[in-house]
Amino acid sequence: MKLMVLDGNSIVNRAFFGVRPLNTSDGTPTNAVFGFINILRRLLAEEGPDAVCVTFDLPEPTFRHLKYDGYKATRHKMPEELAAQMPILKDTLDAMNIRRYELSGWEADDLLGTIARACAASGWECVVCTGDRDSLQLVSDTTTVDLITTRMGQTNTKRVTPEVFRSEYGFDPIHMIDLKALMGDASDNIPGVRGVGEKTALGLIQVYGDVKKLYDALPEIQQAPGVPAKPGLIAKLTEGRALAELSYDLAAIRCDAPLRFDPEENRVRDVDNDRLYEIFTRLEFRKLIETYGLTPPASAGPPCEPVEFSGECVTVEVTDDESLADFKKALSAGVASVRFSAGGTLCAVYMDNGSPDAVGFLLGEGSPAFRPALEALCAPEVKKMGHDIKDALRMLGAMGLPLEGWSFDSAVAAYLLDPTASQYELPRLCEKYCGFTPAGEAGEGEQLSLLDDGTKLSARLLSEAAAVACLRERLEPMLEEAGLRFLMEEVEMPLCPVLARMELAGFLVDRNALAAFGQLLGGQIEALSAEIYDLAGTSFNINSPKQLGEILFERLGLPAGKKNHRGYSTNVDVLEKLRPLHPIAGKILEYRELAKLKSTYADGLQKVIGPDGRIHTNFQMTVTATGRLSSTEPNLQNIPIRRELGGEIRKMFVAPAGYTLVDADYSQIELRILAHISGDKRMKDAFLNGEDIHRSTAAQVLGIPAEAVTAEQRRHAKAVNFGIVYGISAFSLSEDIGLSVAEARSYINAYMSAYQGVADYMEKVIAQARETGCAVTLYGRRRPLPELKASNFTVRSFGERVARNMPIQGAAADIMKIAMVNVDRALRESGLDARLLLQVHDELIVECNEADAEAVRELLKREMEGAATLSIPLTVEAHTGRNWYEAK
DNA sequence: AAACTCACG
DNA sequence: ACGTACGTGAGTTTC
Repeated sequence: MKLMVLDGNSIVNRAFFGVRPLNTSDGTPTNAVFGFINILRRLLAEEGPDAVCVTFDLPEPTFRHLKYDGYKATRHKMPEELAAQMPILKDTLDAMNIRRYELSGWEADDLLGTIARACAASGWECVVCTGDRDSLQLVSDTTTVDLITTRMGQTNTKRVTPEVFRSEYGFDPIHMIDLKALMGDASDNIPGVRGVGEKTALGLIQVYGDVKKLYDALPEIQQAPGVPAKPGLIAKLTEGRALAELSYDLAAIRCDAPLRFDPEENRVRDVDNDRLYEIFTRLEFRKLIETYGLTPPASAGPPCEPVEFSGECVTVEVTDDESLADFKKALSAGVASVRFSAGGTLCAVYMDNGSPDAVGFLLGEGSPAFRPALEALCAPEVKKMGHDIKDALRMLGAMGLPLEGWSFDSAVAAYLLDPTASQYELPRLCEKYCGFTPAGEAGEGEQLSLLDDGTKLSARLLSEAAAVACLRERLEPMLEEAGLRFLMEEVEMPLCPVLARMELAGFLVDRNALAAFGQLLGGQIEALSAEIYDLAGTSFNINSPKQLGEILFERLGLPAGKKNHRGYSTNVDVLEKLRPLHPIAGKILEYRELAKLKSTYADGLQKVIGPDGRIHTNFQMTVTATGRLSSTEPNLQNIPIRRELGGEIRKMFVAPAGYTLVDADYSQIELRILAHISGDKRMKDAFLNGEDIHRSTAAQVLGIPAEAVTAEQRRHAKAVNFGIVYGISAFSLSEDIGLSVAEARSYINAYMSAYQGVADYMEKVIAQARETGCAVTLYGRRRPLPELKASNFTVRSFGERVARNMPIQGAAADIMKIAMVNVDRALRESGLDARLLLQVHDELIVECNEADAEAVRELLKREMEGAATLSIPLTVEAHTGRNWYEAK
């Protein structure tokens, strides 16, 4: 039988500092509770115990260790946001039927020890889960410790058994106490012996076994200085004897707390559905409700009142001339909320503006009135709204219907209000902003395609359409309030049809060339594999970092660089360093390059070529935190270019016969934006004079003439310019350009004094974000930054880097979106045989008739450069070519 | 499902 | 002293 006991305070601390800030809509912090539950779930899954419980410290002052009153005096107070979550966590554990143990005057540690001993006495195995290494002293034949570590939000556990402990420390777990007695522990105010740190203490315990034996042996050591005998050590030990003995008592976990403990009383039980459902609902842990399969309490009604729109509004099925006429009449009277079923075979239109009674219309593909009804709906003068309308527009566009007249999208609106939310599903938004759940959410196995099985489906679509109208009423004032009206009305909404057309157009690819390239790569990969096996002396899976690590660092004995928590890192940086040491490194790098090209691009792209021979990507408008687009299925925003072989892939993105591609990209748009918003005179001058910005930076920072800048100096300056935009640190810069951290630091300092305006701006922008809680672009796009208020250094630093970067990356995204809307409009008005195909953040690709190439090139340059008027010019380079590689 | 690696701006 | 650059998506292996 196995009992698992959690060190509640230690784990909740890990959870609090390890999980990014989370809040319910009313502002209650919840990250610690969320993190705790996830760690608990993981531990339960990993250990599969028969019983489980949790210990806590009580907030009252502790009475033990009065003999040393400095004890815990300096331990930091619990942050307020964490303290607020403690009662919630305890309620949650109660609702999960997990017992809590807390005892006035006793530390959680001591309770753990007491429980572990009680288990041993009852013949139970005990697993202690904690983030605190102190508890390792409890490890024994019957007790193991699962040590929890959190790194950058990732939680990991390490199982410590007596064997593991001995191999790591070189002595038995119980001597952890002796170790701490010598080295002390600042966080627990255990003094230890002055002048003895971790290294010395480890050595002493390994040699002498424990504190007592060490002091017994001290006279002899004095005679014949033994193993770890640094000058002065003996004196330090002699002086520190009293403190060492006191520290020993402080470090020892007590196992005799007055606690009646019977493992049987802690058997794992089912959770209390009703209580846990109520708590998780309050905390807005929807995912967890699902994970635990919780259902609303049977007695009470559901928390939000569902609205049965099929019952509350008149529903008209548009099936004949008469109902069609009613539909058309209604369309002219107000704004239509439109919702399509997944296949586009059923469309619900809800109208409530301007008429006393709401009306719902249902258009089904089966009816002859379907097409005329859609045509009426799509007339540009009919005002429409929806949710995620770009996808609907793509469908309508495919049917040859016009895409104008859409003035609101609830997903886009919610994204503008908070681009860091994880999802924008309509029912969730409706709950969040309108306080009710639309009726009839799709259940398991629900048929979504046909009108006749459809009362449920149509009722759902209609209530969702109504939800959109409701959301519009709530969200538009919020957009106005937040200064997002311009972006909503002039940028995002007009962009929807542009993206729909781009997705619909697709990019022509040379399927045969792609297949041939894949074959070629396949042959080379096989040859390389053979060479690698030969060099390794065995065959193995080269794609497995685990196996590869074993080969490189154990079998071949190469020096392991960085580690990741699963073992050795085998990424490019590591392999590059091994290159001069062993020929296998270069071969593996080459293998990786080819394998990536083949699987992701050569093979991957072939799979998504449409029947028309073209690849239709999906642009996501509500994904990135900065306002950029993203591209999926496939991602056409990461097609190779940086390496020679990768460029081959771009040659297979082509124009059809008689057509050509025009590729236009902004040069240095992010640095230009930085120059503009910081107002830095020198940086602006560089752009106004049309200088090479990286060369100019090197000259400014090094104080030399631009002509004297060497290639390497320019390369360094370029890395620094990138770093500035990302929120630089000396460490990362040194990694990037292979300088020492000190050199990198002085480079950054020199940069900041050369560009004083940039330095000032960076400070100001963080202060402002801290005050308002958001980073903001020139156009008002915002990103909430609760991280800036975090007490955790890493989290807060991250927030500061984002505060520097988001206004730059976000403004570039804003400008590009404006340009796209303008380019699309200009192309259509010009009557040229040309269409936008792709956007890659600072680059647009247009396919056009060969005859129009020059006109399109000029149009792109004009519209993109004119998309924003900054205090310095935006410049665009545009080229033409038969394929993407040539045109770039 | 999460981790690792690597493609792009 | 902390841990180390911003933003993405996809394929493969491992748990």
